[in-house]
Amino acid sequence: MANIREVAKMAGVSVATVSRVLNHPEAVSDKTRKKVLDTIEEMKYTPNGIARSLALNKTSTIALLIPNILNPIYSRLAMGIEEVAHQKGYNTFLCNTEEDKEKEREYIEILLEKRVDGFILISSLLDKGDIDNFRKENIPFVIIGSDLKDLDANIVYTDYLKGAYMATQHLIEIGYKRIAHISGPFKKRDSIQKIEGFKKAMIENNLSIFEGYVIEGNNEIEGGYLGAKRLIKMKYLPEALFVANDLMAIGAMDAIKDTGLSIPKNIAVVGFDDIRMASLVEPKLTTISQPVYKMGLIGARLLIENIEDSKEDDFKQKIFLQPKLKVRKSCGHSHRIREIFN
Amino acid sequence: MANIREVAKMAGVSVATVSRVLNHPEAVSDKTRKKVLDTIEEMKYTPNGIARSLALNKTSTIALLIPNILNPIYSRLAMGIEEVAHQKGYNTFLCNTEEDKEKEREYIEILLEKRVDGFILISSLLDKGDIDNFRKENIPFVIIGSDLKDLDANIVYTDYLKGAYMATQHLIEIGYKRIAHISGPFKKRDSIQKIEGFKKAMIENNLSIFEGYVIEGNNEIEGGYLGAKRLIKMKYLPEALFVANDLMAIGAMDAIKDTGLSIPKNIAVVGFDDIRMASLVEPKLTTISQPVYKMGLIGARLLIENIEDSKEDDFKQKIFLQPKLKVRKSCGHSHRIREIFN
DNA sequence: GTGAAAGCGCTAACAA
DNA sequence: TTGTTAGCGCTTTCAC
Repeated sequence: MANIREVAKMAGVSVATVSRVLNHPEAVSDKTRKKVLDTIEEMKYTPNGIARSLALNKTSTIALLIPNILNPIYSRLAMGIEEVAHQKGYNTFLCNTEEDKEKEREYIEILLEKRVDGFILISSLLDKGDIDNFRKENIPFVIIGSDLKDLDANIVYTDYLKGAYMATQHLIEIGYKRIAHISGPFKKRDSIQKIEGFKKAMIENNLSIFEGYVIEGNNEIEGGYLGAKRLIKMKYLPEALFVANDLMAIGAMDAIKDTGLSIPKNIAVVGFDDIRMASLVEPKLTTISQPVYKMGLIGARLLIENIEDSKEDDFKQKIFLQPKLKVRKSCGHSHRIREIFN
Repeated sequence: MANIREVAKMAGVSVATVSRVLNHPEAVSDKTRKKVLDTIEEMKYTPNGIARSLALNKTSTIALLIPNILNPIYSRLAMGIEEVAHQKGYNTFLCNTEEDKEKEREYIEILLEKRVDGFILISSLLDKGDIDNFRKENIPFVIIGSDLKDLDANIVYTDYLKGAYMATQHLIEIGYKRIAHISGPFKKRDSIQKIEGFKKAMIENNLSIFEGYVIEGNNEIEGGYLGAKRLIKMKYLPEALFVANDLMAIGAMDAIKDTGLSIPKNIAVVGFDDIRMASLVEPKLTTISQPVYKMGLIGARLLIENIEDSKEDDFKQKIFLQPKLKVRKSCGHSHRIREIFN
């Protein structure tokens, strides 16, 4: 593979000139430029980006740390981020952290060595200590989907507490009282916030949460399935389920149907995320929608801005997006309303 | 950020020794090693991987070119690949090509500049010409999911033709005659092969394919929806649909239900891929299953083998995996069988 | 407008 | 076992 020296020699110019043709073409005479461009073409010269990165101290690479690329919400986020990055001239490292704090730390170590220009942490498990740790490296980063209070960093997130509150409140308004919650892993901050939102709504309405009615799941379909199975076996069958994400909600629905129960007649279900599948299962899933794709775009733009004008750094942004309730069939809304008014 | 020279100075050794401690620790005396390790720790030294890559001519980075990360089949593939890569010490660039040949070419250009150690092309649109083009660069690569005949390359793929044939044959055996096909984009090789498999089964059974019964979709849910809507409006309503992937099949099911028709009673549906959702929609989707995750693992291992012992290169492997039929409810199998035997 | 040369931070060959 | 030093391939400053 030819290098810049060989190109220079062949074109009868200096390496500096070849470099200029590539990076500041306006600083080269038309004639020379043409000659160089021709030899580049002829020799099929591909500039070595690694050498370039070393000289410039810039890799044009960002990294994306994501808990589980299989969850549509995360893959959508990844899509938005990669799209912006590509468009702005960056490549994106995909790092699947599997909801594992240790793996997340390990990845960051590696990425620091690879000198990525910045990274995006999605629904990260890291704590303030970790983050202060690599903040010293002075590398730009953006946090998406985990609300780290009192952290001076760029953060894009949804109000999970409020979303959970809205979901629960909606179930209560329809008339359900015995409501259970299938949560994501308790170690995750968004799980905690959803639990809080759930409890807040219950308490405000003077409803009690039954023993064992907050169940930990793994954020995947199977977790929802298992959680629902456990709830169904309990002494008191819940009337309604608020599930922390749609994937688990769909799993829970599967479990309910498997048991021969019907949704929402026997058990109503509300999810969170509004993934595409939510409106394709039967009954269609009522859920809390958050603007995931947009969060990806915003996060990526924020990161790249931070990378490119690190002069006026230190103005961190917290972008806070509001969730929305999407009423569909699985919560039995129309069913109950009818019951009430007839 | 400290560099190796500063560490060496601080530790009172040469840069070579520091480098050795990092790369060949056994070649350094215990005492020196400890001293160096300590100063590294103390100075919070993070070796510069870019400089390392330049010196070694190896980046420990691979790239993954994928048509659409939103399709669960591709994200599962991505997961398998990233997992193997990470485990073997490689990072993975995510490149979403959006089923766009030009974008694919552009990405490859960039990746060549970034000197990735190899790449994996998933369901690529590139033709032999393109591939011969970068084959000259002598960079290892693996093709997954597109059967490029007569191409001397590492390829992992499923027998799409056979899968499609099996799906169609199954519908025919149950008793359907007026069968339509919703295809992926015609520009894709797997689409072509599925169409061929579909036609083969029809012809072998002396069944004719009605005018307009092979419809082009976009491989996404919406494509299936639109395709089914078009078919439903036709003069003759198809009795059964073979849909080129599960995402579109689910979209098609949605369209059928929207129209007030029932599955499989009015129209039976068979998909392809066996994504997790296939068994969660109502009725559960009969489909052709392919070992996607496994393909990812195999592909990644193959690539990394190729990168690491480029000595004994030139023995390209073609790994050919067999699809399986998964009979569920959407094709009306049991329904028809009952009909026949009662 | 162009060229010479220093430097980016590392590895490994060679010498001691 | 350790140090010296020549690259790796590029960009950019400085001089002309």
